[in-house]
Amino acid sequence: MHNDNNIPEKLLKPYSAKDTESRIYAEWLESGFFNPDICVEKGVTKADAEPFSMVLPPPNVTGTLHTGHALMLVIEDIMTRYARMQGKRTLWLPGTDHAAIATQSKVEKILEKEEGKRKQDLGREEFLARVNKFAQESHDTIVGQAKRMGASLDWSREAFTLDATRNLAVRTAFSRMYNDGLIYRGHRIVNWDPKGQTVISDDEMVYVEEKTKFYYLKYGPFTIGTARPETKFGDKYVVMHPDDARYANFKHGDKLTVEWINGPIEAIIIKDEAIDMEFGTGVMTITPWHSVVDFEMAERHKLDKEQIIDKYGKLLPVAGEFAGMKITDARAKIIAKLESKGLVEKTEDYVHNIATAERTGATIEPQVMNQWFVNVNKPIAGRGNKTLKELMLEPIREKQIEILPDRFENVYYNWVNNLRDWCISRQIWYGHRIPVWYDKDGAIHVPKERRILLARHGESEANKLRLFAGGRSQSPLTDTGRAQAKELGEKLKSENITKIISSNLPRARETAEIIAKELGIDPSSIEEWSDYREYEVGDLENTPWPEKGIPFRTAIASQKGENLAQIEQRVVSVFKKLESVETEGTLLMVGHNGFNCCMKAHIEGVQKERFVEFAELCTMENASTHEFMLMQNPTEENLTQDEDTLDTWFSSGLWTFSTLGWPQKTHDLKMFHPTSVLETGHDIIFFWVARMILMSTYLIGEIPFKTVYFHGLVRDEKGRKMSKSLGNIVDPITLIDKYGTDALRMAMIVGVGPGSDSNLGEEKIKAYSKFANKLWNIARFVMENTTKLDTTQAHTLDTEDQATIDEINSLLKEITKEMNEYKFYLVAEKLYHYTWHTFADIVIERSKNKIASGTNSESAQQMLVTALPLLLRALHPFMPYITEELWNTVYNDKNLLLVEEWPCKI
RNA sequence: GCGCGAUUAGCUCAGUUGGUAGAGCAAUCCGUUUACACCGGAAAGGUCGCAGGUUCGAGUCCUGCAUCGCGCACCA
Repeated sequence: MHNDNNIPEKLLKPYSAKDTESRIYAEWLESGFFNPDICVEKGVTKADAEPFSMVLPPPNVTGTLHTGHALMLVIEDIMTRYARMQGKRTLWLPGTDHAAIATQSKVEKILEKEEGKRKQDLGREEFLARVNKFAQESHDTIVGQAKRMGASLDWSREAFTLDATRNLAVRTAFSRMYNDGLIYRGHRIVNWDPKGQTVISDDEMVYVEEKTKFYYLKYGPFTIGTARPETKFGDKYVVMHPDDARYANFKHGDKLTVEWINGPIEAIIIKDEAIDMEFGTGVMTITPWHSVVDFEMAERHKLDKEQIIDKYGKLLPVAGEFAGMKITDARAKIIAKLESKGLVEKTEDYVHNIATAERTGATIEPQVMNQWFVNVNKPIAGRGNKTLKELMLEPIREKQIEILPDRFENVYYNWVNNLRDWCISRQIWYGHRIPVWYDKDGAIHVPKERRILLARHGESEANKLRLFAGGRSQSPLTDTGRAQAKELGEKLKSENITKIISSNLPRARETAEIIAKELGIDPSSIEEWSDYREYEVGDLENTPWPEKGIPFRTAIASQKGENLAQIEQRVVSVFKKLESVETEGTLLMVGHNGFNCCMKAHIEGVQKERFVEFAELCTMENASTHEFMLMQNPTEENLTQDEDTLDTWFSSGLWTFSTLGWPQKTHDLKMFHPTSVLETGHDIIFFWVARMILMSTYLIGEIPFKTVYFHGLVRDEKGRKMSKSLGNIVDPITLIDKYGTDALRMAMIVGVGPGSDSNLGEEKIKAYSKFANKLWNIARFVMENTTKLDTTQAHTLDTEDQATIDEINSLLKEITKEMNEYKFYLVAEKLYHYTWHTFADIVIERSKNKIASGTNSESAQQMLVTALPLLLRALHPFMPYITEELWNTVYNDKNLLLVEEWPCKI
């Protein structure tokens, strides 16, 4: 009996998120509107619209998404949908992070648990295959979860920190930094993780409080204090402050013999201002191999350094009778021996912080090792003699990058100012192998950048007659074509071309020869590559071009020649071959329009499914060129590559531009970099944010993003950190199953400002699932009560209804301003409150009387049909599923709400 | 040790440039059953951590203190 007004059946039932969400997400994907190019192609975004771009902080492929990820996806999706509705050319770019150490140790644990094996039992190759399989599974889970959150990510541009494109970026970055002297290899003190058997960076350590003993030991005429007697075997330098009156008799460089753990030793007096006169006795001996501070002192005074502890935490032969013992076992025995020799003066209880590895929990043992470092203090000629440190500080100080909330600026400055050289080599298998090769003399070889020009042949007979000329056509050049080739040759004289490769088809070959003659290159040196020929068109060969559209599209659609997969395979093999071509200067490749476009698409990272659209946009004229580059690994004989891999943050640091195709000069890079916003957790400000600023300012002279928005930690409903041991971890997908994505999104965003932690309880989510239903019923009420309204004519609003519309418009103005200030938490709350407690409780109630009585009935109805779409549009970024579903139900002839206009322009 | 943040109703938190304290949940009372019981209405509930200061006026600005939390550094 409800349904006498043609109200859709589904609207009569309560809102069911479950039945709606997957269907709506599929519709969004189908539309292609997550991809900004398709938005332009289909005319929902203007080609000259202002770009908005953001990269997704790539989740680690170590498992599944947690509530922190969910919050990140919610905030970023709100930003993205808002930008898209404002008509911006909007790109939100997805990806995942290989998270080298984290992922490898996870797989190691599984291997240990399930098969009782260590990675060495499998070998590098087999082990990496296991890691890749694990990473792939994690990736699939993560992508599935992100989709359920409603994330409007452009999946066609998805990236991985360890894929081929990103590897090119890593090798390019490494080589440029190496050639600028910013990356060096050296024996320096590093943080060694004895359990993980790898070096880690300063930021991958956590300090843990430890209760231990502090020993006062007799060392000749001195008493020295130490908490680590097991490092003291080789200690022959005794250090004091130059101003310490107590030790004024001793001069720097004095030598004296003292009785020590394993007999007498010649000690040397060193005076250094790093000594704290107040601490202990004001005298210490130093162990440069196993202490950062001691190492620095030893460097200042050019002292000897000796290793005492090996990679596994065992004592070396220098320890005499203690050699081979684990340091943890040795300590008590060493003290016992010192006591028996009467060298222990006293022992105190002592509390201090010890450095542990974040991933493995092992106590860090500083070691001097030959590792790779990024020098943060070296002036860079190409960057105005600024150091990397200065490059990192400048954009923040000069407000080119805005940080929200701004209190994190100080945290950032503090960290950069204390920054030491960044150790980037890791002794693990999973990751980007360090792109360095050693010859038998130990000399270092790094990849070289090779510049390549793609050219298209001059006009051919077939071109002139507008006929298909594919991979078998022998169609020769026309006179015009020869003239074009000659002209191109002239133009290329300034390009330092030293080698030419040509397709094996006559029109390309002839073009190449004409160019060679112009450039003074021996035509017989031209290499012919048959797999660089034009794509095959089957029996379309020599038939006329289609009336409309491009020949490539028709050829692929005809399925008579090569398919996209075959073409892509050929593109990949050409690139593979290019990697071993040797020449000093620029390499010229003379080929064909269609295949060159596919080469360009490959360079730009376009998926083969979109090669055709890409080719349409990027058609090459006869005798035109396109530049790109590739990195060539060294080809000398008998080279061995460095065994180590790079710190995962090295590749993450390139993320804003490696995802856009850098080092190629891609269309995406020009359009979308610097990115508009970086939204991430404040816990990775140093790991990631700082390193992106470093890499971007150094490598491309551009900031990576204009605004940084930090979100806080998601805690449980009682404000406790979620942890396995507390058993209070909630899975966002479980919550979605129960309450719907929109409810979860609202619960996560309302009241959660930048930088502050938030509590997520089920009650809150439940409340917003009720709100979803309320919105559902509002739409139903509006539909049911306005079906008789003649929408072909405008109805005048009475004062009251006009006031309602004015009120909504002023609310929209207010929230638009707040959206632009990133105050999403306020906007969500205001929309919620207005919709429920003003619009539903007051406005709709009032309209009931008017509609029932017939007095000003049309005004009330007009007001309702005006107000509803305004609210749906404004709520869309926050509750995308239900608003889209209602939009489609009520306005089924229109665009998806996804690409509708934001209801307020200011 | 240095720095940062928090402290507002029973709970969780808003409070934008200083102008009579606000929401959700919980608890209380009443109502309604054709937009919605995943509902409506009403009332209740706070010396805004403490102490000073600036101001006509301070939750908001300044100083100090307390408690909780976080980050950085670390001395053998």
